[in-house]
Amino acid sequence: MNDEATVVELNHESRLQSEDHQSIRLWLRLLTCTNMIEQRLRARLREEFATTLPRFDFMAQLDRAPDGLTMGELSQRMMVSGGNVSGIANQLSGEGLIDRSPVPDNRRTLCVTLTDKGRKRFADMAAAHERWVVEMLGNLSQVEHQLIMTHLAQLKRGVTALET
Amino acid sequence: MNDEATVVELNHESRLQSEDHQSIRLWLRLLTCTNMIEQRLRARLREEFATTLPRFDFMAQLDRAPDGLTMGELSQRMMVSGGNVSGIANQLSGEGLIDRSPVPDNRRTLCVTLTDKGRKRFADMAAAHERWVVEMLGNLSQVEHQLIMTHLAQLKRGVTALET
DNA sequence: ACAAAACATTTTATATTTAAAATGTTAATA
DNA sequence: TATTAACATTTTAAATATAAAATGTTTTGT
Repeated sequence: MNDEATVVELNHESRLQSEDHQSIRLWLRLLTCTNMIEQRLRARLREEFATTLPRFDFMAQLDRAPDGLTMGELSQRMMVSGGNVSGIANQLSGEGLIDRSPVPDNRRTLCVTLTDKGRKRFADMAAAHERWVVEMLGNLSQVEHQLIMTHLAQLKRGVTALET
Repeated sequence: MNDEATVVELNHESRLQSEDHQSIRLWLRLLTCTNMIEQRLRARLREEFATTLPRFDFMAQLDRAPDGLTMGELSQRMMVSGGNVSGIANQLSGEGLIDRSPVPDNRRTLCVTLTDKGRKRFADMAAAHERWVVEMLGNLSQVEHQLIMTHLAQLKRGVTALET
């Protein structure tokens, strides 16, 4: 329902015009960038490894923590609810990619680790994943990378600083 | 399962260490920032307006397009699947917030518009939404805003430029 | 020691999301 | 004009997500 002359930006930012507030613009651009990258990664993971982004993320967190993580730690790091983590853990456990073992000190917690099979499986995916991300972001220079990192760090600080 | 000395960054970036590639770091920081903001907005919309982010986004796209949008246009702009848009449209239509009317030229397409009720409802939410975003991003200076916008624009170009 | 609070996780119910198949419509072309 | 391809949307099935309740464990305060 656009007339021909309209410049169509087919994403979130299309909602905006010049009078709108700068912060909203920034937020929508951030959202657009993230969504674009996320969708490409999701599609590739499905096509080439028949898996999903949440499952990849789950395994990535474990790969970075050789001593394992509790369910709660996984939930926090993945930024999703506890129930969500439980469900994904059930799947991966059923496929023999992770182990869940009790902790001596605290019978409330479970320690989740990658199995050998899981670690091998993840290694393949991680290499491809890194190639894809570099493909998407690699056109930025070292300096630009650093600048954006710094700016996003400050942005993050501002958001984190707010209560609740 | 972290020992005491470990610095715990409770988000996606915790997966990384210094040897990892810069592009991955940038991607994960982007993802973390977006998720943090998204979760806050989602919680606020639920608490104060008993609605969801996708529903807000749907209405926001329509508010910016007084002549209405087709389902496909909504899908593209919201960056979600067609089936998703159908579901949200059913809800909003059931609540009398949008209209779906056939288009004379093309019986395949539907033109979706906000009802008066929908437009009023959205106006309230949009004002609050803008306050929340400014609260989160407003600590950045004008100059920083502009810098990040520019950098993200270039990042976006790089991603868009890829085939598929 | 006991009650109450905090904690870690799972379960439940519901909503969202996606990809892919199905349906119906229009355009292209041979 | 048939036939095929492209298009717009909805439906379906499976996965993912959330909030809130339930369960069991540990800590705290009295």
